Amino acid sequence: MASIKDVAAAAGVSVATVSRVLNEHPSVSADARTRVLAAVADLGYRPNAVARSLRTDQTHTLGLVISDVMNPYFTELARSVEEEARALGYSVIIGNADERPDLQDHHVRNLLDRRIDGLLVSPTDGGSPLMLDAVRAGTPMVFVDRWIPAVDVPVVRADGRAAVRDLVAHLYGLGHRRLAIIAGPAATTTGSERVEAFRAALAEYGLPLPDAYTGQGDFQAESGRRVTEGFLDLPEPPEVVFAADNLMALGALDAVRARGLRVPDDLALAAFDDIPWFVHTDPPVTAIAQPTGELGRAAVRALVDRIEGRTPTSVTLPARLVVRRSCGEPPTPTPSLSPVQRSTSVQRSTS
Amino acid sequence: MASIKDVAAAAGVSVATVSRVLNEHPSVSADARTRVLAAVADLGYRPNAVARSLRTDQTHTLGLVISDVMNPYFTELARSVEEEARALGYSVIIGNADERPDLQDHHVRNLLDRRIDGLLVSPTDGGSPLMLDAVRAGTPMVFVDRWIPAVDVPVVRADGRAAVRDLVAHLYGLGHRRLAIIAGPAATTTGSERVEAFRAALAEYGLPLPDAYTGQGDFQAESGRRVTEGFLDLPEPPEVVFAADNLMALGALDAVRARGLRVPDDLALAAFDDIPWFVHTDPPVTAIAQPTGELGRAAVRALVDRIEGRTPTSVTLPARLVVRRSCGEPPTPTPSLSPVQRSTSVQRSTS
DNA sequence: GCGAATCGTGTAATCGATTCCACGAGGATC
DNA sequence: GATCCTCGTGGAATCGATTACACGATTCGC
Repeated sequence: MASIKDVAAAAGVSVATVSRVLNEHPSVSADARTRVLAAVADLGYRPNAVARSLRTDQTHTLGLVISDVMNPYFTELARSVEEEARALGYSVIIGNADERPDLQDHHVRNLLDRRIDGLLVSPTDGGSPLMLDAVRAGTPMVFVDRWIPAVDVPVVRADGRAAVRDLVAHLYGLGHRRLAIIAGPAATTTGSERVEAFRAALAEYGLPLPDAYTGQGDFQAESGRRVTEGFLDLPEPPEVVFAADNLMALGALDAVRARGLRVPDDLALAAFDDIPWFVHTDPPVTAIAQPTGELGRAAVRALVDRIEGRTPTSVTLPARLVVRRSCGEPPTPTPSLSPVQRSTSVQRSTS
Repeated sequence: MASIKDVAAAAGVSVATVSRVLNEHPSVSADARTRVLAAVADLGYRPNAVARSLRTDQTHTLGLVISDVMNPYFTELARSVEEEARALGYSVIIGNADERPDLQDHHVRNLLDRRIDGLLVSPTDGGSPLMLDAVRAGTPMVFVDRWIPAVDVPVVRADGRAAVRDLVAHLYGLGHRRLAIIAGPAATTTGSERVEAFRAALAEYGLPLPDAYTGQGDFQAESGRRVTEGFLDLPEPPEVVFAADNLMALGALDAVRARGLRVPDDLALAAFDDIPWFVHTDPPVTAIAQPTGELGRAAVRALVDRIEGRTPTSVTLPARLVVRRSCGEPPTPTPSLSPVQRSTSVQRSTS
């Protein structure tokens, strides 16, 4: 593979001049420039990004460590992150932690070794020494979706509290009183926050959230199945299950179906995180939708701000409830009362 | 960030010795080794992968350029690729082409500039000059899922012909005679192959595949919707639609639902690529399942074989039909005739 | 017409590693 | 006791870029 020396030789100039042409440095004669450009085209020369990075100490690369690529929510997040990064002239290397702290550390270490310019993390746990060291060492970092409390790093996330309140109102309105939740790992902010928001919303209606109705999941489908089976085995099973992410909702659907039961007749279901498939499940699933694309883009902008010396800011965007049929038949909307008039944060799905 | 010089200074040895310790070169005294290791731990030193790559001319990184990350099939592929690569000591940088040749080229160029050790590609088109040049220049490359004919690169893929034949047999058995297909882009091998396999299987039953029943899609949901609407507008619409990938099947489902029609009563549906959500759609979708994880792992092994000087081999694995309810009620299986006895390649879904 | 400013260019240092080569100390061989 | 290995080590070249600095050639001002 041709190097800058070959180009210099072919153009009859020094490597410095070639470098200047490539970096659009002003002081190069038109003559030299055309000769260099010709040589570049001729040899099919492409600058070695590795050498360039070593010299300039920047890789124009962002690391993205997410909890689980197979989760459609994170897939979409990753996609929007890559798009925005590309628009700003950066590449992205994705590390999939699979909800495992050790894997998360593996990827963080790997990315740090590669001298990425900045790190976007959706932490799987409360923060390993490695990650805390990286922050302390001044690695540009931004948390997205989940974060680690007491660490001074900008956070880009959605606030689901209002939407959870809307959800509980919706459930209460349908007559449900025994509501259960499949929570995520308590070590994650999204894991504990969603339970808290749910509990607080229930309290507004004077409803309790007994321990028996708080199942411990891990954001993976299998745990949703397991917890739901536990609920169904209870002497008095809940009437509704609220899954704290879409994969656990899938697991719950599996569990209900495996017993030959029906959603929502035997057990109603709602989920955090909306995905295209929820429109087509049987029944369509009522879910809380995050502005995923916006989150990814805002996170990249915050990180690049930090990298390029500007001051990054945390961003919190609202999530919103999307009502479908998995919690019971919604009242048919009357023409005189459009969804918009009912509530600004509740959207009735058109499906 | 500490460099090898700092470690050398702290340990009172030369950088050469530090490097030897780090690379487990035998000729280092026990004394020097312990001093170096102590200095490394002390400074929290981590070798700079950029500098190492420049010197050794290897990055221990694989590039993976796929057509569409948002497609669950490719997400799973990417995940298995990363897992196997990690097991073999490589990292993976994913480039999402979004079914766009220009984006594909962008990523290939970017990965080449970064001097990745090898490239795994699922080509979006028939092969850009850039890609052909890369092959000619000797870049280790392996095609996965899709490939480019007449290019001498190992291919790892699934052969769906037998499964498509099983599907047509299944459809014919249910009484369907007017079968249509939503094809992928003709420029992709999977786009044209699946149509051909379908046409050939139909021919075995004396059924035609009229042009009006061959819709041109692009592997994205929107095209599935559009094509399906076209089918439904026909004077004599088909009885079944076979979508060449899961996203177009989702689009088809959308289109049917938007008209207030039912699957399979008004229009039956089958898809290439099985995904977990198909179990829970309304109705569950009959699909052809690829051994996705195996494909990803085999592709990585082939590529690493090539990189490390061994001879890589192409791999073709069989796909299999998974019958669900989207094509009509399947005959209830009789105890005396288990799925295994019926056909080795047809699996009756347990859902 | 002479000193100063400007412009284009090349030389060489540098980034952080790996690795070839040379060298000195010590042990084995005769 | 001289010679030859072996072993551990350091010096220095190298990978492919960027960039500070120096230098010669023009051009400008007065």
